[in-house]
Amino acid sequence: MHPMMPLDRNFFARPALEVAPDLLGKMLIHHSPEGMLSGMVVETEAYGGIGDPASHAFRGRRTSRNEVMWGPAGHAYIYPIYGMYLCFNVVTGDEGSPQGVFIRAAEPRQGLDVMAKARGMALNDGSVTKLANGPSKLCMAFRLTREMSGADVTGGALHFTEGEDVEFVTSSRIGIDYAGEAASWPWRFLVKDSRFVSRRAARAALTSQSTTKGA
DNA sequence: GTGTCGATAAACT
DNA sequence: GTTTATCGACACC
Repeated sequence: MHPMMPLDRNFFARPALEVAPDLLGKMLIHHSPEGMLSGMVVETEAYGGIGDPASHAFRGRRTSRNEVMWGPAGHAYIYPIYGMYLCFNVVTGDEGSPQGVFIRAAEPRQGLDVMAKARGMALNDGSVTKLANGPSKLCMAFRLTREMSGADVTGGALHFTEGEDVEFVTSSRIGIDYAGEAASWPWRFLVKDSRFVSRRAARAALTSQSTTKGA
């Protein structure tokens, strides 16, 4: 595939546990009204559908909020949380199998000035690592809105492209203590030694194992 | 560097 | 009425 072509639906139409690590090192691109924004994905989590207690679709739950997860892969699932923040996921798996990959952090590459403004931060050497080092920070920096939930991410203004080969580590998922044993499953993936991962992720990664991703 | 805590409202039961 | 796939401020080390 040409490096500038958006990752296609076949890329996303696989189990979330395969797509989540494969998205590490890929470029997230948003041609926003304020200009082109891009960054390299450095932290993801897999949400495995009806058998995953941490998933919104656990035991087949199907609501207006998570409806997009039940549709075809390669669409955005964006929803508000804690009354103030947004979470950005990409639907994976076959249609009717509500899986997804949660995008938790990115290394900003283009449009840093727009991102800093959107985050209410001054742009300097010290702030770049903080622009998108968390799920909701990433949504703010990349100018994602809840109206974009359901959007096709295989060809529109918001999409992914090929990026870099990276080494990654795994650890448990964050913020899902309600999910019991599943909270300890190693379904979070982080680019090894990245300074752009979320703070909580960096800590948990210390106890995880390193894996080399093939080219 | 670490840990605790409150904000805040949509979506859920 | 309760929960929540978070963040930033603050205290403390």
